[in-house]
Amino acid sequence: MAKTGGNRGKDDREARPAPKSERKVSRSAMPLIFDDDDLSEELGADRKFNWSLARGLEILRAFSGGNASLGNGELAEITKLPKPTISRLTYTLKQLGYLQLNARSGKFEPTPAILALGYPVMSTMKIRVIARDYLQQLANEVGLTVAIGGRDRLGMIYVDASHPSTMMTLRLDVGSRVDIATSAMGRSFMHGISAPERELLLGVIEQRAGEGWPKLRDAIQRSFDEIDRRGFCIVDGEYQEDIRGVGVPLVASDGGAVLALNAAGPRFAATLETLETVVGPRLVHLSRSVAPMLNR
Amino acid sequence: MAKTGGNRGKDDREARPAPKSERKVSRSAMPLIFDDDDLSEELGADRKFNWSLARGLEILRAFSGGNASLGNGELAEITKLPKPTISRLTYTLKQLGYLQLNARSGKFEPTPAILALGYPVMSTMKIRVIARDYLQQLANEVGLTVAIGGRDRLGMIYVDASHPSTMMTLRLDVGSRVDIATSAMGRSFMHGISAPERELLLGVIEQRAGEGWPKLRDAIQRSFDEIDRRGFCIVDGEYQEDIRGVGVPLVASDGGAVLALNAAGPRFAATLETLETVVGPRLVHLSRSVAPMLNR
DNA sequence: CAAGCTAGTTTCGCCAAGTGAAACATGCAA
DNA sequence: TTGCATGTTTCACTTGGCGAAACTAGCTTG
Repeated sequence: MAKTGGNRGKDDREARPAPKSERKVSRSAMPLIFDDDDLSEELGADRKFNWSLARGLEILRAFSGGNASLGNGELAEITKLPKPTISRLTYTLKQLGYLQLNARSGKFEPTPAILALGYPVMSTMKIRVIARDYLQQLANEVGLTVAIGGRDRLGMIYVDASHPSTMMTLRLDVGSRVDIATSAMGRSFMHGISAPERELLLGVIEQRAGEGWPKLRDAIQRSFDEIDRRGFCIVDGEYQEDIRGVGVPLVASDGGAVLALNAAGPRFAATLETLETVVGPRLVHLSRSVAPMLNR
Repeated sequence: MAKTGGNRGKDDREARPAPKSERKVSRSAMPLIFDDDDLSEELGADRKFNWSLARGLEILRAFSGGNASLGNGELAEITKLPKPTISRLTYTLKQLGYLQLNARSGKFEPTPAILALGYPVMSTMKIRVIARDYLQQLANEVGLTVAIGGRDRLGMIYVDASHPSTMMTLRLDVGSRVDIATSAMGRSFMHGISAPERELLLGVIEQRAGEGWPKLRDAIQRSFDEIDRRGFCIVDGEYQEDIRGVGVPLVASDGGAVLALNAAGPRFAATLETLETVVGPRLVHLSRSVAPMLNR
């Protein structure tokens, strides 16, 4: 969140930012993609866009940064919003039951009520019911976490995940987020969407990557090629040192939703060869068999 | 959502509601409890409360009503907000990626992005890591869904759930919501909280119950008694015809969070006797062994 | 094909809701 | 006491959000 509200201080009345003349054309076709901490810019002054709502949700998102609890100050820091604003929004969220104030620490924590918001997503995804058993079975057989994910900004969110009974650590569960550019799941997703959408996304990723873009671009391209060739891609240690995984696009045959499957785990859990000869093909098969059932 | 915005139409300038003189004292101690479709009243005109945010979130909640997708009109109906307002808020949520417009039906659907909001809740609940295996084991042994839940308004939200390998139907998963007053889990939760909080809650439940209150009150009281006597309560067919379950309070020993455990399923899945002699005691034991680990 | 109907969006005038700088509390530590 | 860090309240300001009404776009119907 950049967007400094509306410069409503009384003193800086003439220090107001130049009439912001021509605004960038906003691409309205697709849900916004923005790098994680600047909403703004794209929506300059959109008469229809409700900033209060956006800011409030941004506060909830702030807790995804790894901090279990955050005070108003920290939230102000993270979201770049002025303290009074934060204060009022957290108050609102508390009243609504989405945050609770930890008396001990004086900080806010997200509550289970938030999970209720996600329930409709979970429950209406037929894919979860359809594929659940396959996922679990595959997870057990190959000893990796097998998951289905959909896009959220520049990340992939697990909408379902099955862990092998052996794996105790690294449990990325429903709601987990992995980077779209450096994970097998993310790249598989990008392979599955339409070319224009893909270009848009890659554009934003390029911006974010800066320096590292040429290298990243090539790696992504290689993954795309792999998928073209054999249906799946393998990413080893790019998303995270010591993690490797296989990804496969999951595209509804009617062109509706695009999702992605993956199987991933710590390096010791699977050799690259296993991924190539066993896990990859099995995932491709799984994707093929559930895709037709995705149509709403 | 009642609260008609601010009567800002130009025509009814004198039809404005009397200066709303004395407002009910707002009990700020506890997150709001309100019956599902009237936020307002409690917060009359609270300078700190941000209505835009509340309304936007109410829109997301609307999808919990069982409809996988909703148009602006339906949303207006459900939330009792004027159409233009809905239009703008859905637009905002779409831009933020929380809703997507289904081109075919012209209606909105919640997206996986919403799940990302809930992730911090899931990931920071140590209880989930601690208890997961016990839950799964118990679920398998007794052939029922075993879950942990926390309160959301007048419902209990599953923050973790394990299904027996045999059960294919009735999968209430993470994020599921069951009524606080008529479920074993809900009553166990109420038993676990402090007396003043409980009274507050019961007050709201009473209002909602209307006619049926005396009967409901007695049933709740019986459940409380059961818990006093043997640590768990059994509810058979009150929450839903053909569903029976056992509940147990789960209270952090440092008096922090209050949660509840349950084991439930269709009637044919368990006799009342099994619930009493096997499932109940096991749940109580589970609760006792994990409670000390709840402290943050 | 006009007329009606339904669903959603845009316009427009209005003003109170929301805002942020600054001042004020509060709590803790030196 | 003073200083620092955190969070809240005040206050003046105005723009962001509001809703009635008009409008547009798609359907269906007589």
